[in-house]
Amino acid sequence: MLSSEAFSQTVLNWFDEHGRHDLPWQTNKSPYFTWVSEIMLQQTQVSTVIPYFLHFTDTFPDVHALASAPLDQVLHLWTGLGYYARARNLHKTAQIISHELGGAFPNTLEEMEALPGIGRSTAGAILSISMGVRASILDGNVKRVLARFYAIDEWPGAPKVQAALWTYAEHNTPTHRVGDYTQAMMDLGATLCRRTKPACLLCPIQSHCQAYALGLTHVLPKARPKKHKPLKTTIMLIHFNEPREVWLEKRPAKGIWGGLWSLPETEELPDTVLKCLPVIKHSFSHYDLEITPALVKKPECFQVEEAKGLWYNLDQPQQSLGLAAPVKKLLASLK
DNA sequence: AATCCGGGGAG
DNA sequence: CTCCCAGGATT
Repeated sequence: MLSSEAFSQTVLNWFDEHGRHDLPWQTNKSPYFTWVSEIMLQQTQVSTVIPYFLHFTDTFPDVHALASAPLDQVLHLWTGLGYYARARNLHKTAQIISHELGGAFPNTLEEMEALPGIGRSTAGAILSISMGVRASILDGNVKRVLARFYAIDEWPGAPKVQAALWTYAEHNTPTHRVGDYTQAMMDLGATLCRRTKPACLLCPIQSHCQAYALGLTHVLPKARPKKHKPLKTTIMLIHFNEPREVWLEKRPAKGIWGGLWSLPETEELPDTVLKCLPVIKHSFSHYDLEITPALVKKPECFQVEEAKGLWYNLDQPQQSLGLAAPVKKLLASLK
């Protein structure tokens, strides 16, 4: 069994030689840049995040710029990234930091975790990477590395297992170079200890890896127990005005596509439908959605109230709006 | 078609 | 506590 010191030192040595050192958020490891990148990386792969991160930090170079921006603009820059609650919480937290904390991020785990959208792992990442505070992370990469290293034979998402993994994660976290160690563990999981086809022959801790010793690397970590996925249907109404603009409405702040702009929806086809466009299939982790886009002549099936919506110019959208992914695709296809 | 992912919020 | 929610990418 590797001591915690040997574990972290081995991983750090590997990181110096083979880790990623040129990611856009590594050029300026400020709490702000680190925070924005960690939130974006929560559900999303590095390669997807990079262009969003560059555009986002270019538009909002610091926490004050983000705090004073309209939420619609923040959601606009998030369009396509998914999990829009992340963008809403990012905006909320920016306002707390800008208005209540004098522009400075907190430097303890407790205070950091109290901010909207920042949980234990993200707090640990920001503290260790941008401030050198000894704190641990347990993201998907680290969970996979530890589940294999200790040959944990249960789904890592189960609360009991998760608690054990946190104990291992904290045990191995070093007292020096903690930011590099955080990055190193993420890199190890992302580049070598991949979900499929792990590159065990290149792994610095292979000789102490339980899963490798037992020939279980392809089985661990155990998959989440699967659930039945229902199919839901909806009809999205497309209504043009005279200059050929489309009527959009803002969705409620909570729930699916919260705060984003979308087409009015209905359960049944109204009489005023001119024609239906091909069905759009959209898949979520917990249900499948079939959208029937319907062109309507007159908006008898919904209210055109200026306060609730807006007319969207397909050729030159004048506003910065967040759009639900299938709506964005649909609008583009209407041009 | 199946799998993955951090955190918030409701029960 | 435990469950449920949420979107796109990858395989």
